[in-house]
Amino acid sequence: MENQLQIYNTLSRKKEVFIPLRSGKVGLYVCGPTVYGKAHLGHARPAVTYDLLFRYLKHIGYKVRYVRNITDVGHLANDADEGEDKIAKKARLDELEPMEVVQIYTNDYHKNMQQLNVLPPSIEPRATGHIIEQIQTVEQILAAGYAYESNGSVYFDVEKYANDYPYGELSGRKIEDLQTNTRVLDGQDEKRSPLDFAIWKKASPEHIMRWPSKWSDGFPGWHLECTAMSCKYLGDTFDIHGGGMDLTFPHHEAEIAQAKAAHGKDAVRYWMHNNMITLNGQKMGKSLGNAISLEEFFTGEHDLLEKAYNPMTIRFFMLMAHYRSTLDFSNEALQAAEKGMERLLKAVETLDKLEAKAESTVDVKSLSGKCYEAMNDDLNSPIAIAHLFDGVKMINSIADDKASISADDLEQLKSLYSTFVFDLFGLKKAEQQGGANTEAYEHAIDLLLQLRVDAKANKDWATADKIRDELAKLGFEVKDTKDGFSWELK
RNA sequence: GGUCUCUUGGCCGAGCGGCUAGGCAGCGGUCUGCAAAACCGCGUACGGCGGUUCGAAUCCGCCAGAGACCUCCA
Repeated sequence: MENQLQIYNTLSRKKEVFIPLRSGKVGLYVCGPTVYGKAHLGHARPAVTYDLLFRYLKHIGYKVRYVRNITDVGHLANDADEGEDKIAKKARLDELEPMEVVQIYTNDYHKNMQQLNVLPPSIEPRATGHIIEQIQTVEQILAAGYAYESNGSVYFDVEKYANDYPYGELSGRKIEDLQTNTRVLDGQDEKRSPLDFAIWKKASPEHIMRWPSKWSDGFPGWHLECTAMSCKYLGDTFDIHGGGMDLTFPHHEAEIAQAKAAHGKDAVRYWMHNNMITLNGQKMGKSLGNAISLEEFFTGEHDLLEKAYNPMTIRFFMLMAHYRSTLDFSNEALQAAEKGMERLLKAVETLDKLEAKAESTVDVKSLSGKCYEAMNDDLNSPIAIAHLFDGVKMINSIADDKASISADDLEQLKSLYSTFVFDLFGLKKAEQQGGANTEAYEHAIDLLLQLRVDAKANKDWATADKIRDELAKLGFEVKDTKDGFSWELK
């Protein structure tokens, strides 16, 4: 019980102490991407958020099964009944086989996630790979009496469900309000109520993604996959379900209803929702046309970007804000994050070179405690980072002989930074090229700078400055240190 | 229209009734042949108006502005 993690549960709207269903084990499900386009900055938010959660849960000793799905069918492009499947639509536009579209963007997503150093989940199920499970779930819901068949499609009976169970708990919605506010869409005559949603949809003749079922040749409803797959891999009741805030209604509300209708009990114990990324104060979203793809961030090829940003900068940028706050994108903010991260990573390097003394004038234990306290408080990474920056001062002061550290404390400090910076926050140092060529050129630069040291010893400032300035022109940053020099290629 | 959330110093962002995070940028200093880096110090912000309280950025009310969801969305 050393680390008592508290998680904000959307269901109760407050922070709750996290106690898993089965001691020592955690079942975590997160809504993954719909693979019909390039991943954008918004996709990185939940990925990084729940990656942090995944890493932290493992760090504090849990065995975690992390399931994050790939949605490759079931989301309609437009209005519920008249629209067509997103994937199918994209396939027609590009004249590709639907699964080809899915594969392209799945590969893309994986690549981006790897660049962001997001760990792969334990299981990454695809909706199309679980049609049978989804059909079974439809059958269960029908058998329980919370769905009805209409013209080859099966609809969830929201009103009947709402009579027996609370509906709208998660999103704070009242069914009466929904009834008066629901927009009337075309072709809803198949439904008994506009609130009802399809759990199996009959495919129109031109619809290319279709599977046989007893009701019709069709495809599963938009919300069903998560219910079917989370329960398949994590059980009828599991610990944590995460996703973007925009999924709270109707997606997660529908999930709750489906699972309860099918199994008679609540599936999820803790609901977590990450907030949105905004651009000029407005949500960044594909449908809003203001999304910047991750690839564009990494290459800098977008009108709004002043430069290319390292994936680690994006990651750090996100960690510097709490996951439940909106995070506003700007070049200025991103560059501030970039510099801050560099300073942090540099301090970690400095830390490796520190020498222990007999006595400590710094309080490592307290620093460590504060970092864990922040993480336990609903994954407050910005607070933890703030404390790590306090530690940066500590490290630099020790390096400057303005403070000292004992061997024990030094070990602890190293372990703290290695744990937080690399294991939990998942940051990586800038890639070193390595190899024989690199080594040779590094020695050449060292040689030049050694000549500069000699020049300095002879007070030959002209030569010394020339070496430094010329190297600077080539992109090298040279710094003098107490006993020599250091350099890096910017 | 309904439901909900937010408004913090030049920028980004913590904060959840007293002890006034942190990063970036800026200013002054130390160090340095000069730089760079680092270190030290500085700037006292909480949309407006009221109220509760000994005390409010933090609680309540009103007003203003922004946003989210209600339709696919991370």
